Amino acid sequence: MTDNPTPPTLVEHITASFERLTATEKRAARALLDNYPMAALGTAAGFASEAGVSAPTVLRLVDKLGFSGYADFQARLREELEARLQSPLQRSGSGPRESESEAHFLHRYAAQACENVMNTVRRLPATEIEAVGALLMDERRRVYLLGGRFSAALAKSFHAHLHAVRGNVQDISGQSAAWPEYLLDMRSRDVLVVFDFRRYQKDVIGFAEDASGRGATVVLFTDQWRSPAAKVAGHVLSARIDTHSRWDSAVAPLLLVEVITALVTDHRWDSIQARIKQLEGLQTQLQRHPE
Amino acid sequence: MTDNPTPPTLVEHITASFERLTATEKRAARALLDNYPMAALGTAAGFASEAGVSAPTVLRLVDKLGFSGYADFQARLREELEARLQSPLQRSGSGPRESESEAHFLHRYAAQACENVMNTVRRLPATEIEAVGALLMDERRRVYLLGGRFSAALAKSFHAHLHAVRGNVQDISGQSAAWPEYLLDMRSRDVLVVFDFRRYQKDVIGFAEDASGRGATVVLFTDQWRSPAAKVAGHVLSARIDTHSRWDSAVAPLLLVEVITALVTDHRWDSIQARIKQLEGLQTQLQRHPE
DNA sequence: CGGTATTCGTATCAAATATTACAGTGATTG
DNA sequence: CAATCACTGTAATATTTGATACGAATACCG
Repeated sequence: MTDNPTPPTLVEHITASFERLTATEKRAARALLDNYPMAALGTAAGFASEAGVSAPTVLRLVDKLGFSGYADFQARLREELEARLQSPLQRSGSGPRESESEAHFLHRYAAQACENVMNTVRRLPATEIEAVGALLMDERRRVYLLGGRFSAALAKSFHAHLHAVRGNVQDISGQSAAWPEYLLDMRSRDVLVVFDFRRYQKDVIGFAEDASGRGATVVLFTDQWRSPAAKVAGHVLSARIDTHSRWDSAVAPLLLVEVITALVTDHRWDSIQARIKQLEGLQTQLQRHPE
Repeated sequence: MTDNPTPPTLVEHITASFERLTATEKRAARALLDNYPMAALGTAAGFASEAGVSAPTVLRLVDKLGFSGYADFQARLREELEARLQSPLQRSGSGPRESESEAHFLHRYAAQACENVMNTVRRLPATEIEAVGALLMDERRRVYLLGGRFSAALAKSFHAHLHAVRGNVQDISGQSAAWPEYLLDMRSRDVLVVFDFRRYQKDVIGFAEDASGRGATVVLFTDQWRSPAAKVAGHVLSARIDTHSRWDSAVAPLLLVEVITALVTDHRWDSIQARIKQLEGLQTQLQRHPE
């Protein structure tokens, strides 16, 4: 064993050695990381079956990690667990030496995303979220969803969930040829949810303007710099999209979508429950896997 | 075993039964309470010697507590430990005396999402992300994206970005009728990216298995409980999806998608730049609004 | 003071578990 | 296309561990 001055945690050690592992060993390692450290506190065979591998694979894994046996491995596991339980909850898992610039891209990205989320919700009036939620709960209003080239995925996610809890929801992203028809059908009670982020798409903005002109209520998801469509929007939900990458992040926008979905779902859950049960019944092929 | 409406914790159970114990049994019980639950996570003999009693005493203790054996006792112990490990990562960071229950749903949801993100990236070997990135950079490999009912939005987002930086990317979500054809075309260099989350979809899993059988490399995005498709996946990226809502959160999974997108994009940026410029040129009619 | 009952540890046994050997399988390379 | 190599599960083995019977020790009661 190497005697580092600051011994790495087991999680770090595993992730560091990860590439040296074989495919099946990785599966076992991942199972452990996924529910650490519980997965390995029982017997090796139990751990193995839970990970979907054989016991010897688990044994080979702990051997590769440098332990002299499964017992040794578990001892180390419990040792760390004890330390973690005693100090209430500080840096659970990762060390303090994690210098900002040294951290892997993955971690920097994640930190940035969390900042985006926090900055987004902090600046967002709760009443705005609730107002949009209330709007979408109203089944008398037809709901149209529209996203741009990249934000169409957000519209799609929103549509999948909204459609599960209420009717009269349509995702019209992309089908710009059919837009005029939708426009014709639009009544003043209806709601158009628009996703428009940096590099704001002219056609999307134009459609929002037209819909607004016909009396529809426009709900706009955009970034902190605000799409021009904000001018005709009844509600604007702006989210942070900063990244260390060349693309913008949709994490914070997605969070807003999910929150509103949750609000709409949880409110009047009783009347929705039946619909979902029924819907799940129709999807018997989506069953959970037996064991 | 016991089906109490409000199951008492083990600690409560022990203190309640404390008086019924004999002197040395009490010594063992105290040892456990003193550093709970670590003391009993090892072998019964280890626990005994640590408590200064003999192994049979420990066995008699767990018997008196109503367990059917030491294994049963440990199972319960781990069960509680798991619950305890999952919760205590809350009030980390933000609001002063912002009471947990008082905070608006929006903020609670955001905090949970950030936890999900952090817990996801912490447990994810950086090499795994990079391996997937490397796979997708290889333009000789055709890439197929497949998501389920709700996760199709992730596939769509991934597709939009991947397709912007390379060719031979197809999103085949939903079009299950056409799957056999795609299967026929699949070569052993090809990559199938599967999104499969809780309520794992049988048809998606089946397709992943078939693709794997035909030699394709399967990359699986799933949750911490892992889709059965993990068995045939060459790479598994599991993300946390916990929420305070009735739906699962796709925030952490989206983050992983974005990180990989960033890696693929940033790597070999030069060769990609031309493609993007060209692509943007073709979309001049969709472009930025004057203002 | 003697007898009895409870308690506790030692020794033993049986069951569960880790470990190792081995062979089948698939992938890789020449 | 053959041959080799690496990988992984099955099965056999060795070891550990939980469980139990028994006897020594102590406290308690008559």
